Amino acid sequence: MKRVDEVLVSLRRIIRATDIHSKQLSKHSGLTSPQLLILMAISKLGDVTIGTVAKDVNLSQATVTTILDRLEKRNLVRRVRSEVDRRRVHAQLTEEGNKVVEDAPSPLQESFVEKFDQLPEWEQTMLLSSVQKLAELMQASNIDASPVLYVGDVTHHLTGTQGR
Amino acid sequence: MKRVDEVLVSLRRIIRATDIHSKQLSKHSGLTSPQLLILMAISKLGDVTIGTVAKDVNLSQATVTTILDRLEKRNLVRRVRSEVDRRRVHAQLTEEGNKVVEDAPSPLQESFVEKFDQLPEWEQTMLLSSVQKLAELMQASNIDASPVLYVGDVTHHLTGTQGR
DNA sequence: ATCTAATCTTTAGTATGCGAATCATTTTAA
DNA sequence: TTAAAATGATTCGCATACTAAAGATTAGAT
Repeated sequence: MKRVDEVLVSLRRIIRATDIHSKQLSKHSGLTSPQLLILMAISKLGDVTIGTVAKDVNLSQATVTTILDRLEKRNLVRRVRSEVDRRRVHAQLTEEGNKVVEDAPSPLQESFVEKFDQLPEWEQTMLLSSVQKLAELMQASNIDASPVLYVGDVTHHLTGTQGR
Repeated sequence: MKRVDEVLVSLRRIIRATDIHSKQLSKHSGLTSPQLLILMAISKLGDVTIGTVAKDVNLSQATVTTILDRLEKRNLVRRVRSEVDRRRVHAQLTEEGNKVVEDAPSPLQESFVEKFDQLPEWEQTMLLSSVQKLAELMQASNIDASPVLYVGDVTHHLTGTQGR
């Protein structure tokens, strides 16, 4: 098995692990990772617009909107339309939202954090720079792959349900 | 910002990048990454049951079922109920499915692969071992975190819509 | 002043992905 | 032999997540 394939296998494992953790978190605390992440971002940034939150948590605006819908329904977050620029919508934590954020655990594996913190410093540094490098490579790949149509005729075999 | 948090930020970037790539792939080839992954698994394993496929691609059976629904609708895959044990369902590639698999690009970023391959060997090795280490840490965290209820009272603040 | 382009958010549509519940079937045990 | 347990797949309900397009509003240019 090639090295690059092994990297991808590990990445898939990591992605799955975070997903499974999110489900566990939700069972215990009632909130999933992205929900918590967004709450924490709002708490950190104060009275922010939805777009800013999206950038901060690295999710698309549309995704943040739907997650905010759920958080608003639970009274953890309030939406306030800006007076200055009425296109903007600000998100604020409610009283309850504040409490939840204070009591909440890390949105990502707490025991992972512990384990990581126990590693020697050189290893932490190495892991961090590795994962940063990978993220960078992938992001760059996405960007310069987008205009290239590297598959020609696969679509021919399909029924065409894909078209919008 | 703590190192561990930066790791998690990078992981989120990676997760997003793979997702975006999957969408791009689907636009060009009509198939998303998981769909391609499952097709390739079936091609590799031959006449397999759904459960075996699920294990091989590291996804839940339920997920594989829904993806197979889509693949079957497009005539890339056939389902055949086993004669020996009628609980089992075998998945087979159709003629078209075979063609698609042959023509298909890597289900994961092709240009990422290129970029990765161009790195010096020591760096490839380092990246691989880093990501493996992280995957291991996360998986271990999931396992030994599951019985621990590390959040006590967050649920109190919620409306209780969560219960099934 | 008004038309146009840009900006911000939401909506619509599609695809993952999971656990839990359900259904059909097979195996095991009484 | 037949009732109970286990197994394999599907269905259901929910939550992400994306892009594209629509809606609303503002800013800029003529």
